[in-house]
Amino acid sequence: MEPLYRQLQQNIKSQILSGLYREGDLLPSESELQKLHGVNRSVIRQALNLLTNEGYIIKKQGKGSIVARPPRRTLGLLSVKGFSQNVSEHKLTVKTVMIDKPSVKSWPSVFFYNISDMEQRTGCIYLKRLRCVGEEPVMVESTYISNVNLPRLCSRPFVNGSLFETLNVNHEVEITKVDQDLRAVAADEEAAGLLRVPQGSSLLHIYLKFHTNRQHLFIYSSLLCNTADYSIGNHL
Amino acid sequence: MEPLYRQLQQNIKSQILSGLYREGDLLPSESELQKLHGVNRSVIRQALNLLTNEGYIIKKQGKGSIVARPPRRTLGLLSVKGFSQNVSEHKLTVKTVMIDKPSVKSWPSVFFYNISDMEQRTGCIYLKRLRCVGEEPVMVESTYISNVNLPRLCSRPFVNGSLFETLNVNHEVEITKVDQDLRAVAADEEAAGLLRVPQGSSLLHIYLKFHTNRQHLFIYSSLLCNTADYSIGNHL
DNA sequence: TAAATTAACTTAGGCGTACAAGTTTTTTGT
DNA sequence: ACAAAAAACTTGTACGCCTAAGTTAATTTA
Repeated sequence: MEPLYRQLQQNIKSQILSGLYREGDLLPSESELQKLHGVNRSVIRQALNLLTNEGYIIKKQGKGSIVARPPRRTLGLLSVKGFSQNVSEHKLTVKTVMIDKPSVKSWPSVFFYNISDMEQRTGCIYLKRLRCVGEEPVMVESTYISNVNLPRLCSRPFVNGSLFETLNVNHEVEITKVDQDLRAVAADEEAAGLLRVPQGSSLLHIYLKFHTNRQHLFIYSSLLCNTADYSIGNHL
Repeated sequence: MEPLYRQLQQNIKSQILSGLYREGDLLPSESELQKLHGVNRSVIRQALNLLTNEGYIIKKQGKGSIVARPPRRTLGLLSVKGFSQNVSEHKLTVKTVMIDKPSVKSWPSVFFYNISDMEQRTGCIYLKRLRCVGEEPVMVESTYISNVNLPRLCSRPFVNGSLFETLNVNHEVEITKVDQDLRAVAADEEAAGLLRVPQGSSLLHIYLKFHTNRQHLFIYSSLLCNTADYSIGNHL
């Protein structure tokens, strides 16, 4: 049995989503809700706090609880295309060096995205690549793929050298959405060696989570980019 | 004077950030904290709830409050929405300091995107802002807007403090597409001063070009981001 | 000595009261 | 009719108490 405050939260949320309360409307006051539902005001306040956290209402001291427009999703940054396709479109001579070939591994104990229980159980396929433009290394890419029904992904070479093309052609996997997370970091010893930059250089660090048409299949990538000569973008 | 529960929240957060409590440690129990601070347990619980929401602790019924590694908060992407709206959706306490108010200027002689002849002739509206989460500066944003039929943009305050909302509401300008360009750079003296980081720190540098429903109206932004505490992403 | 049980600890949920602080409505005075 | 003051409303903060539910430690029993 759900706690009262959660039942109340769902109840009010349903009323908002059904249009009973519209954006700009005031909800009944806390004391009105208390009388209405026959519960203590602390239960009311806890429910309203959750609705505030979710963005459904805005509480204003002295005024009331105002119905807000629920938060919307934002557009993605980098395109869903992988490195190979992006860079080839830019007419650059690109080379990929496989540092760690695809192999089945367990997930790292500390991972940059949350992993579901299902994914924990299946383990992942891991590979690590160094991307170069000409002879200049520009990116280290570590990729983890939920190991869900992907036979021979480890043993066969990639179609046109592209992981995404291989997933698409051989496994009917399609990317539906990508989560992105960007930061700037200082190059540690390993990254500095791979990218041939001084330790401590500024690198662009991108975490990606690709959602696919398969419910439990996600692709995670961590990209460390030397952007001195080649930045990362979505345009030509 | 800050409420007691917020003082307590900051107090415990400082203890975590300073290393007094490390990841995996148990905080003192709620009743211990109550005795320690001489306040009511509901104040304790409210403070701990905030720390839970921020990701600093994990509360476990019957066990205690476990110190977690604070997740890197994302500031919302580089969506077509601007910083104000993105961050407000994520319920972070955001503050914008106008370093250079909007004013008509000529384009810089060296610009990070190609400028059309038409734009060259009209000049641009330039403004520069420092974005803070709480009191922590996280981003310096320089914005250049093609000066095409935007009366009073320089003289009136922004609607809800948001440039994009102002353009939309007052000038019927809509964003149709965004070009993005990312790189990691070392903080120069000016950026280091504004963002309160050591010179040479790694900063995320993002160039944006927003296309609009007006043929000759583009909005260009250069963002310098300190991503130590708040990365840039498109998810919460 | 090990397992089971009990006690003591923890957080979770719910109840209640009181006053502070902000906003709106009503009343009063001119 | 309008402005000022007071009243009544709202949410915010803090206090207090109780039982439920989960975890750990201590005690008892076999």
